[in-house]
Amino acid sequence: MARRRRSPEDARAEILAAAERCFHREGPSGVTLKAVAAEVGISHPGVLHHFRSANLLNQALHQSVSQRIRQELLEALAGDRSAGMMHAMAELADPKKGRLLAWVVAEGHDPFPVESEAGLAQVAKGIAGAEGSLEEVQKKLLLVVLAMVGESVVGEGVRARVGLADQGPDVFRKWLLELVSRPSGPKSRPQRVE
Amino acid sequence: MARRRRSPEDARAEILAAAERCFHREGPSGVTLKAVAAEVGISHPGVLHHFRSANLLNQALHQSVSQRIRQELLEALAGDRSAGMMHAMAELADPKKGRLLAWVVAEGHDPFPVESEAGLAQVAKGIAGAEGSLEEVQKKLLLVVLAMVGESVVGEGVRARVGLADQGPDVFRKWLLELVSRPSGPKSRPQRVE
DNA sequence: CGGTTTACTTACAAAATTGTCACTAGTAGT
DNA sequence: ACTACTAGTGACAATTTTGTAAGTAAACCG
Repeated sequence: MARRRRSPEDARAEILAAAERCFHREGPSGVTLKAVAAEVGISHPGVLHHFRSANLLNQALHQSVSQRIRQELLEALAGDRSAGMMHAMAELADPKKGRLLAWVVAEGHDPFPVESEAGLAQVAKGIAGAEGSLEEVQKKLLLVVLAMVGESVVGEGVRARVGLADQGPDVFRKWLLELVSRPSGPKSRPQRVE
Repeated sequence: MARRRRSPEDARAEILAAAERCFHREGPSGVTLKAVAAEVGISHPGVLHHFRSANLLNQALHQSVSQRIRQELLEALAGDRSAGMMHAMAELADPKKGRLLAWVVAEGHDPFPVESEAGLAQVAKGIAGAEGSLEEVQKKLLLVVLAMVGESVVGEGVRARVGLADQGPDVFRKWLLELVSRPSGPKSRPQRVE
């Protein structure tokens, strides 16, 4: 009664979006066929019609989420590296994203699979063209990305526990940015660590 | 028939360990009363006898896992800061730990809750006593921890995607260690970023 | 308009998960 | 050895989740 008929693509997109809302509201166990269907406004076999099983829906969702996060990462990194970077980092360190990422990983899926875009490597090459050696830039890029992923997942807690609860996340990010944007340096003084 | 009787403490510990094994084998959805009970070698009401509900078992497990990870983090950080640090970082960046951490976070629990030990702050103070300013040390500590958490969660993928697939994780870690163990520096040259 | 396609529905069924209850059997203490 | 206590069992019940089958209706096309 009074049903709306979507194109398969629209339907899939709407369902995935609904599933994500379910996750944000109720956590992993809140993403059930019934709940997702209700969120879309259809019946649960309707969902099964577009994703053949609950499992495949999950996989599709994880893929979709991973892909979007990777894309946002790239867009953020592509922007101006001094002014826009702070904003980019802030976006990357978003706890909401962190929880989604955590879910994907917990579920055993890889958010950065081998088939994914070569964008990150491109960004590194782009930066390396202007400044320091490629490897140095790659490491710095890796560091920033890992730090922001870490922040998105356990950021607030660790910052507070380390004794930096009073200052917001921006202070740390600015410091990090300054740290990695200093000319390399280590190459001049080999200094063994191990 | 032929049942073993454990002390409540032992039983709880065994059950938690079994639940963790279930998680590593089958992921989040593999941690059910039935599966965990089978792993321990008891019946599922036996599990319910020690943890009043499936939900409380989960909470206890998340707490236990979080606490253990925090403790390992502290022990690793407490060790010698030049020789032991590499090993410490390697242990922290363990993907197995990352997946557990991811699970805790995905489930909506905080691995670094306010009630947790003040150990990290202590470590920072300890290091600061020997070297640079406290805030500088706190930031460096935060950076290393976040980076290692990031590595444990998405490390391999991102490293490969950034173009550093050929070199193992140790190279990056050594580089990072060298980076943060350099005398502060930024304080001398203010250099604004924003 | 009439017909084909297929998004979507209702009704039903199988299976898994959680939880309860009465009972059994280790083990410690006297 | 007897008793008290409680870890652990088996049998059941309630609910949830996933999945299927047959039918309904929305849209595109002649």
